[in-house]
Amino acid sequence: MYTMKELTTRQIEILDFITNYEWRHGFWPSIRNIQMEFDYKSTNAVMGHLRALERKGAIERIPGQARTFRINRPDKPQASFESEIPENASEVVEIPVYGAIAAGYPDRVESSGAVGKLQVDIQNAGFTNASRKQSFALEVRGDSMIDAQIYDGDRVIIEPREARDGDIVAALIDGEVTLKRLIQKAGEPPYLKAENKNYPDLHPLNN
Amino acid sequence: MYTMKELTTRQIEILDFITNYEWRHGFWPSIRNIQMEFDYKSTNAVMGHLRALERKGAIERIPGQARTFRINRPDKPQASFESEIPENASEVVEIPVYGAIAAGYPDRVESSGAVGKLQVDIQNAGFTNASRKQSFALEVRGDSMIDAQIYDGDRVIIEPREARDGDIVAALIDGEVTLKRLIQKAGEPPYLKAENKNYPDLHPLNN
DNA sequence: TTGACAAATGCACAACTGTTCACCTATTCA
DNA sequence: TGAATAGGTGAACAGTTGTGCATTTGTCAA
Repeated sequence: MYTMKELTTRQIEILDFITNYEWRHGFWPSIRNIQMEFDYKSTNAVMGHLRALERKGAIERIPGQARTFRINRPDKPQASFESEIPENASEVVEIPVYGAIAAGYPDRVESSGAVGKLQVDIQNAGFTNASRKQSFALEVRGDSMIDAQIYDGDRVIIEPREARDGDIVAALIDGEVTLKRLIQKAGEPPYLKAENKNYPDLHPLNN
Repeated sequence: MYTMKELTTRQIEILDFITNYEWRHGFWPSIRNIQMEFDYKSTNAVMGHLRALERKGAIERIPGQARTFRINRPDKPQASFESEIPENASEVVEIPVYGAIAAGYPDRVESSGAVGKLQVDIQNAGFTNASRKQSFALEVRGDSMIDAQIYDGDRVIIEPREARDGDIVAALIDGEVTLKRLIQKAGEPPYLKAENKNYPDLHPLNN
């Protein structure tokens, strides 16, 4: 339900089509793709709506680059999970509630004419927001992070970006993905610290 | 683990970058994006690899259109679930095993230099294949399809496309998504049939 | 009325981007 | 030895695509 109340009806239609197109095709539409869908005689009709959507924060784009959209959904972000996030987990946060990503469920269905012909938009389903373009869920195995209140079986959100000192990072060690805290002091080689007194720290031997 | 054995090392690297780029940015890379990543002096180096990947079925593209990729992963498709698919469900199939879509898990981690800086590729996770560009999971509520061996709580795969006579379709009725069988005989108005003797058929009043 | 804004037309331009042609170097294999 | 294939360079071309400018229409509120 796109009740983003700042948007006009036409802007919602455009936004719907974009997300729907991306889901159906696997890539974003060009402006002329949108133009054809709405039978516009000018690409500028689309441009106006895209500018409005961008101004209102509904979408983001890379200027000059083709088919590069980004959809901002203020609907159901991690707001409802905030209370569960431990303070000391910066890069990786605990999300016990996130079992909602289990099965995709549509929350918007767009009838397109005849009975039985429906296109269901998955964009708003919880796991889609979580998996794409930002972070993804990962189930924790082992107890090496128990001192950071992250326990076996917990699901964490991994956010891919440059890690800084003190961050909890997903590290690839001996072919397995494990969670460690990154210690990176200036002038010293970085190493990985296990948040469990029974586990040793990991210092890299080679680079 | 891209053990697609027909592919060369370089082709796997290209394929990895493409999927990784799409995941990080939300849209596909242009050929020159790929060129820059591998420090090619010519876009043709990329073209050759893309042609090879396309010839080997690893990717699909729309000729002439920008940033329009499609990745084919022969890794873990619905092969392992085949035995569970009932014969008489055409558009919608039962997938009790598909709880695997519950949490995303990475099966490929690409180290990019420094310790602690990792980019994890989610593309191969089960639910990604299921959710994007083809079908998505939906949990069944109600018992209106029990005569088609689809029960409450089952998860089904919805495949968006034109529905034909006899297909089981996801229908939007009174704001709710329900599963019905579409009956569409030539010369007669189509209607929806519930696969449960206790439920009435639905005939559309208006168009 | 006037101003602001959504919506749309029409046209042209320039950048982005896929693609092609010619040519080169290795390696593998019969 | 010769052919096939993977991998790459260099330059140029053409279609795709985003974008800007000028103009029009309609609605709504001050």
